Amino acid sequence: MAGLAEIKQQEREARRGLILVAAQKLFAEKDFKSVTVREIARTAGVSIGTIYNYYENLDELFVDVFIRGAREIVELLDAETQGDRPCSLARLCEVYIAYLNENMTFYQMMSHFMLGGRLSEEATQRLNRVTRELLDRVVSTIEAAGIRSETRLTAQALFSALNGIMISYATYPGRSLEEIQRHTARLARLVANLFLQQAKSQ
Amino acid sequence: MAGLAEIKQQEREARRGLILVAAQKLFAEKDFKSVTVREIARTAGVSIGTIYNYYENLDELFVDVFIRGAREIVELLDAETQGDRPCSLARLCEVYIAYLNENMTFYQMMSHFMLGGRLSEEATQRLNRVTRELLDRVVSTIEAAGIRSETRLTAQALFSALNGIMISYATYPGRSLEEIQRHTARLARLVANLFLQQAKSQ
Amino acid sequence: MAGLAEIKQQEREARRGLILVAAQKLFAEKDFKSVTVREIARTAGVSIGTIYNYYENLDELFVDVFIRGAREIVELLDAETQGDRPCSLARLCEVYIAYLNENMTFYQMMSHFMLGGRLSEEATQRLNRVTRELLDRVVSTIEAAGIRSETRLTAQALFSALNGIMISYATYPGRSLEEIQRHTARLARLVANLFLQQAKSQ
Amino acid sequence: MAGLAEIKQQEREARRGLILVAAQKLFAEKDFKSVTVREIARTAGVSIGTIYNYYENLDELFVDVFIRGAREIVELLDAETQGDRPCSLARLCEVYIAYLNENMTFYQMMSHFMLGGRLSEEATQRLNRVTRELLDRVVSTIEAAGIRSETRLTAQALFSALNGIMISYATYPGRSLEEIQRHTARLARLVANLFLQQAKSQ
DNA sequence: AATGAATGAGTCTTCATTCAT
DNA sequence: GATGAATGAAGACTCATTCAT
Repeated sequence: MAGLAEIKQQEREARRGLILVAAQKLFAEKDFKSVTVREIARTAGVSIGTIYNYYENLDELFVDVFIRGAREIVELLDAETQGDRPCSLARLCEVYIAYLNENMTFYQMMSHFMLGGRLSEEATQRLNRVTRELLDRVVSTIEAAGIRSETRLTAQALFSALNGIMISYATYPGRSLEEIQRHTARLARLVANLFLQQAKSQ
Repeated sequence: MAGLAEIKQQEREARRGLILVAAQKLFAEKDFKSVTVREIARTAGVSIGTIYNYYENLDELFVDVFIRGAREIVELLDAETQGDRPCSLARLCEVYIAYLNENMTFYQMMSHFMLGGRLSEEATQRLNRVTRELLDRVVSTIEAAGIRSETRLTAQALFSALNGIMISYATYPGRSLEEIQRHTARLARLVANLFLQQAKSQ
Repeated sequence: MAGLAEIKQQEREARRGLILVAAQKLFAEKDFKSVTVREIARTAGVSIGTIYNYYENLDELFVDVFIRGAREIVELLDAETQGDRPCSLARLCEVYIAYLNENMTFYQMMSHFMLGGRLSEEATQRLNRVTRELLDRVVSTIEAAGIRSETRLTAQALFSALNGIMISYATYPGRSLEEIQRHTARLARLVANLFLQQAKSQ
Repeated sequence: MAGLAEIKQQEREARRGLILVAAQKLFAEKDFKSVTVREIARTAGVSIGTIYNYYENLDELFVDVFIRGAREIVELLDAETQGDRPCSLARLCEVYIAYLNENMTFYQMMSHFMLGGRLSEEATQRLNRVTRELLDRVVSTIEAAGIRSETRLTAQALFSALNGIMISYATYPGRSLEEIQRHTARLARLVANLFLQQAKSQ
């Protein structure tokens, strides 16, 4: 039987989720920098103050949005596994880049935090935890592809390379969204092949 | 004999350089986002208005700082060439990552523009020009390393991968600067080897 | 019993009024163009930000000041009515010109908006509404004076003529305030007679 | 034989005219407030400094543009005279309003000076002189129309009324330029008739 | 006399965060 | 716990005017 405290806790989680989803929705719609607290509050149907009841500051909320995105990617990758066989390395790259192309927020936030977003110790740890989770999938895929040595480092390199593709080419001026998607996908395939080559040579 | 116009032009270049250096200095010292026009003006020893005489807006100045950085990298790479043999692929990665580690501004600016800095057509073109120049060096190095097919795309992939390493790990929370430098360098070596492997297999 | 929402609304109105009065006071004291947000905020005893909580931008505040002025004129005119008989045409001109002479802001704002102050759709409509109200009084007076045809257009012509007197002679250089008041009043009487003549001839 | 001093003086006048025409051209093209010294200088093909050699400040230049406009109106009116008979009162109103509709600058400047443009004693006098010239034409027309008493004051009233029409209705929001022209012309006709009525009754 | 780069005070506006209710 | 109005520091940018060349 659930105690009162437990119910309260559930309510709290629910409301927190409301805010989170509203933020994610807004980030999906528009530029990262143009989303304001006021707007998030309005979209979530709560007051500004409430947001600060659940999040110490905006950056903490951003972390949650980021984490949620990372989870979605993890789930997308898990959905690709056949039994306990992870998806192919090529497929992983494809899925990851496709997600990033559809969720600009994701790497925009990476950039934001890199540009000096300050995080609480706790948020940093949650961030690390989910990143590790994501990286675990990359490691599995890499191993399944036949890479044996320095798998963690290699996974980090692959992860970096994919992020780098988006950072470097996702807002290439004068190119249509479709062209960008095609180009980033192409680069992702090239990168995937690079790592596969590595696997074969071992 | 230098005409008057020529002298004026030189003076103009000089003053523009003054502003540029001041901005670069400030960016090196502190966070990209916390640098203000007022501060740049004071550091350069000119008035705020003067900055706007030389640059339409701050982003145009940022582009110049960025370009200057890119030029420095190009020069560093050119200094590594032996006759007409470009430096090794490994060395290129090392030099590039080292420079980025010492000039956070550089990829902070990449991020800034990615997050929606608006540029004039002219600035965009200058930006593209220097990026192409940099990429040309990467292409040369890649070719010298023995890669034959899709060299431009491969160069882009390498360039992306190196940027991605910095974006993903340059501000890793809880790590010392030294640790970060070591780790990014290590990832860069791994990436370099990946591309070399590719070369051998052709 | 007043609900909480109602009280809140009243408070809001009150504060908005505070800002409005402060602005009006400043406009009365000094030149329209030299009034700043900072000053209005200080005079109203609120922060700058608060002003922007109540008004989207300064021009919207200006509209409110303008509207308040128009209302005052309407009230002055209504106070002149005897039962349901509007005041005489001559009296209307006299009252209007006298008010304008004491509230330079009023036609300075007309000019400001004419010189390109940008207004929201909503503000434009409020502006139109109060102008129509004012014009309605003019129409009534004109009709009471015996003018039968094209009363609305005639009212507009009278309204224009009175405004024109102020625009053309209210800041006539080298004349004392008193001289200006006498002269504009004289012109207003002449204009009034013109319209009365018109009435008689019908 | 023209002395050197005289030639110099002519050159000076010519250059001053160049600046004047450039300013007038710009004012005709765009909003009064958005014209800058830099732009005038560029359009006139002279330097900013040169403008200040010919005009103490911008407002003095504006006065000249204004005067030039007033002269054009005077010439238009004079062109309408038959022998020594001035044009009809109705025609005067029509011509004046038409000119104002095509030269927004003209009454925008009236407003500008009214909003506190500071003028030198000399500029004020030149301004008065040309205004008097313009008013003289109005007086003539009024007299020719049969008005005998207080002709100067009546002319001022007519002048004011026409200005007022433009001030009040020239930027009426939500109306096309054509509609505005039609409406102001209509009001001008009404005003003209008012004054004619007055003439007849004398 | 002509030049035009330098000046800088002063402008409006933004928006994350606080805190009294 | 929820609210949302108040806060105000901080930002980029403008542009008439000056003055050394």
